[in-house]
Amino acid sequence: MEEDAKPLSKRQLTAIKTREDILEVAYQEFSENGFAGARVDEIAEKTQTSKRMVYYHFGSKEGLYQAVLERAYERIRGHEQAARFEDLAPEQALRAIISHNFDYHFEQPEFVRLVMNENIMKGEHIAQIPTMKSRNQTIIAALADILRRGAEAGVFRPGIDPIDVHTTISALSFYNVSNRYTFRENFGVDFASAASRARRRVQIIDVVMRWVKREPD
Amino acid sequence: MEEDAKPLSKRQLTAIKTREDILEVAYQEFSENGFAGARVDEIAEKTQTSKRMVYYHFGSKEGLYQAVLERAYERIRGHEQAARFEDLAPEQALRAIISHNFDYHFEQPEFVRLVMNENIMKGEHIAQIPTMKSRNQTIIAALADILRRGAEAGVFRPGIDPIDVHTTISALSFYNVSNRYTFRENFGVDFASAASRARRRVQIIDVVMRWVKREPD
Amino acid sequence: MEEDAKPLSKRQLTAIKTREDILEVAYQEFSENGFAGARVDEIAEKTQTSKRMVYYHFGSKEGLYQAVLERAYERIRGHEQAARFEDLAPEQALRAIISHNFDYHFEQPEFVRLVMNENIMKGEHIAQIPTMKSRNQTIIAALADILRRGAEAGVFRPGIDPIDVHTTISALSFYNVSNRYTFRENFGVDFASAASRARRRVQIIDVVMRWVKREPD
Amino acid sequence: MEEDAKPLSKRQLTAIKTREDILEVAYQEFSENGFAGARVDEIAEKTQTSKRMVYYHFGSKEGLYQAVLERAYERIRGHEQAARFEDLAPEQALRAIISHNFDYHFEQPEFVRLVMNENIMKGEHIAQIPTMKSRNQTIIAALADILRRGAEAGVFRPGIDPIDVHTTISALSFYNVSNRYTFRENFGVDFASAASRARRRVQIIDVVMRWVKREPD
DNA sequence: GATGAATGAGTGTTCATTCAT
DNA sequence: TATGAATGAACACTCATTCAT
Repeated sequence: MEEDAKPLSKRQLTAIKTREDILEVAYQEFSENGFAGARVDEIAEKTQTSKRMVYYHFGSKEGLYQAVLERAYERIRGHEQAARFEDLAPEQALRAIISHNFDYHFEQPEFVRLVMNENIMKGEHIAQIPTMKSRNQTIIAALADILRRGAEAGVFRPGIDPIDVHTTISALSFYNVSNRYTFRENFGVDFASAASRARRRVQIIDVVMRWVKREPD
Repeated sequence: MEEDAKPLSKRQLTAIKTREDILEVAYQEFSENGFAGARVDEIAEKTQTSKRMVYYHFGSKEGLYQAVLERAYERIRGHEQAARFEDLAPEQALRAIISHNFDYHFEQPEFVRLVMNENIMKGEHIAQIPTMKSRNQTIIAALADILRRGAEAGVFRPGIDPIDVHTTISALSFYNVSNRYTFRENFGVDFASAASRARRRVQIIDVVMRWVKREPD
Repeated sequence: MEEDAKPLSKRQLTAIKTREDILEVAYQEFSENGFAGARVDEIAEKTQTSKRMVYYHFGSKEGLYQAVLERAYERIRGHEQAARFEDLAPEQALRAIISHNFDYHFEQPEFVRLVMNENIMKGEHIAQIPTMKSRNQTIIAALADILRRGAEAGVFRPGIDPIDVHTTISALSFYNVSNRYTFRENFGVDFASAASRARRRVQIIDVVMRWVKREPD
Repeated sequence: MEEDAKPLSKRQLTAIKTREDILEVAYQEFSENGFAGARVDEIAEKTQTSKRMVYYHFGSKEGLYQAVLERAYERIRGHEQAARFEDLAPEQALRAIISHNFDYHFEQPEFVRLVMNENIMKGEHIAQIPTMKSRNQTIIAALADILRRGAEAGVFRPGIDPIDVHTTISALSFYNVSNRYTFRENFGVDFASAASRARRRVQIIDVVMRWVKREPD
């Protein structure tokens, strides 16, 4: 709702394009190699612009990484808000959320890798992104609403913490992507295959639903 | 049971100590900073010996990393075999396994970080450790036995895949350690606290048990 | 004859100077110590610039060596083309070529040493310089012309291969520089002395001329 | 003719064998890579014995190199003395010497490479081998005798310096081996081929013979 | 005479970052 | 805004050599 916004000049537009270009490349590189493994030279080279611009726009490797991280979380938030779980019946809504969460992780392995890397770095960068804390309330609020409605309708057990549910869903979805390589080596199972994906999505929904559903009397 | 093994000479013993010293330090460093982030100089400095010895004993940074990785998996295997789940009743046994798995991850965050890092590197090193594939059959076999006994006793649903159970347990336990930092930042919950640990252990057991248990008629 | 070439900026000019500076020093060092014996540190130190610049401009020790080698051959080619043997009578021309070849080797011991070193390395770098093969046709063509004219004039034997002549001239000239040290030690003769130089130049001309000249009937 | 030489003990014999083993390997390695390029580790590894023995027997890399160099020259001397040129007529004798010299270089490229390397090092090691100076008088004396006899018989020009003849022969033979790689790259001619060898041997004999022979009146 | 472990100085190379234009 | 050249500290790794047994 910003009124009176002047139209952007050509220079400003190309500047924005440059920023986006760098961000996109950096996203790939950081996700592929981690923060320590990524190379500023490599990023700049894969860009349409030069190394100097990386520093002009983002100040440092760390600044760039932080911008990439912020962008990654912005995306997942937007994605979640696009779906409208509130309109569904509690059971359906929960299944939809799980399904959506699972698929998002599956389709965004770069995001998963970025989060892994940030945890290896003990979250030192995510802590500096101010918008982070508030934005995740949306999904928790949505889950709380669904759980409440489900409990009231007698289909879910009462007293279940929405954060716990989110943790469980995320853990199961995240692991399916994050630990692909070691799991394949250790157990000969390839999480990335289409068959495994379909099967595991159903299974994870089952795990969560059995956990929250009210026992028949 | 190796008979006639000649006693090791003093020199051999100190050599082994040197190796162990390096391995221990490297374990910490790689787990703390990842492969790319760890510094051979730093590792050597924290050691009783010199950088030259790192290369004498392990050939390269990569060789050292691989030895560390192998050692880490050796440990977890040994740990798992020490517990004797087969002697328990199916339900008890499964609860014990989940509990054990959860605690192991909780108490060995270095191991978790190492595995994360190896996945960021797409498992390129774990693939080169030959003993890896076979060693993980133990836990799967134990789970299979428990599930079979449980199904026969009418307490578990039949037809549950032990690898799926292991995946679910591991995912829930792993995430609790691996994603601590981003989760705390995003949701204000500290997985590392004693209270959270106790609560989540019970919860994870609950999630898994509800999933495998036979529904009452 | 390059028209419209934009004048080089100051920065480009200093960059070229930096490159030249490094090349010159590297030429000395590689010729003095061979490829394996030369030290990048040493080269950088004798330069006006830093070791980092060596890698910026030449990529690697090998890249620098190759650039030096190429430069060395460029020089000898230019030198040969400067002299205009075609305008002389066959005998005079051949004498001039021999004399020139002998003197060039004598005055460019660094070049001789570089070629020796490249042969010790089995020519692995010269093989990668694309311009090499074509550029040496000049001298062979010149010799061919002289031999043909000489044969027609009845002063040279017909059917002499210009490459063989070049080989003979080069062998005699090269050895005079390349084997100085061992020869002095073995036979007490110093090829490098002015007296020896003058005497040997005449002698080599004599050797070659007697070989190609037509026998009197 | 050393009388009263006590028979060698077993230990002495194995010591000699160890020495020989090391020398042989070192000969190959130094000739292949030059002094700076050769690695003591590599030499020791290709040996039946250990690195420690290299230092026990030869004191240092330099000491080993020197021993190798000395051994190489011993061989060529022995080879030359085996042939008995004195019994032949002057022309025949000279042809035989050239032929022999050419073939020796052709068949001992390792020796040629070693000499090249020693010249790159400016003869600093050959200067320290005391037996070097005297041993080469043999070939000069032989040549002097042949030239004298040839001059007396009227087949050779008088006043030719045997050292000059030796220089010419050696230069032509040496170059054929030493500059193989650069020559092939520059002119597309392979000195190492059997055809080239046969042709060039005849040619070199021709070059030298035409130079020393008396002109017909 | 022989062996494997150990050493310190050095050796080629790369890193993120900044400067001059 | 944009660019190529420049920088110094760090980086993984190797060298010839020696020590303890």
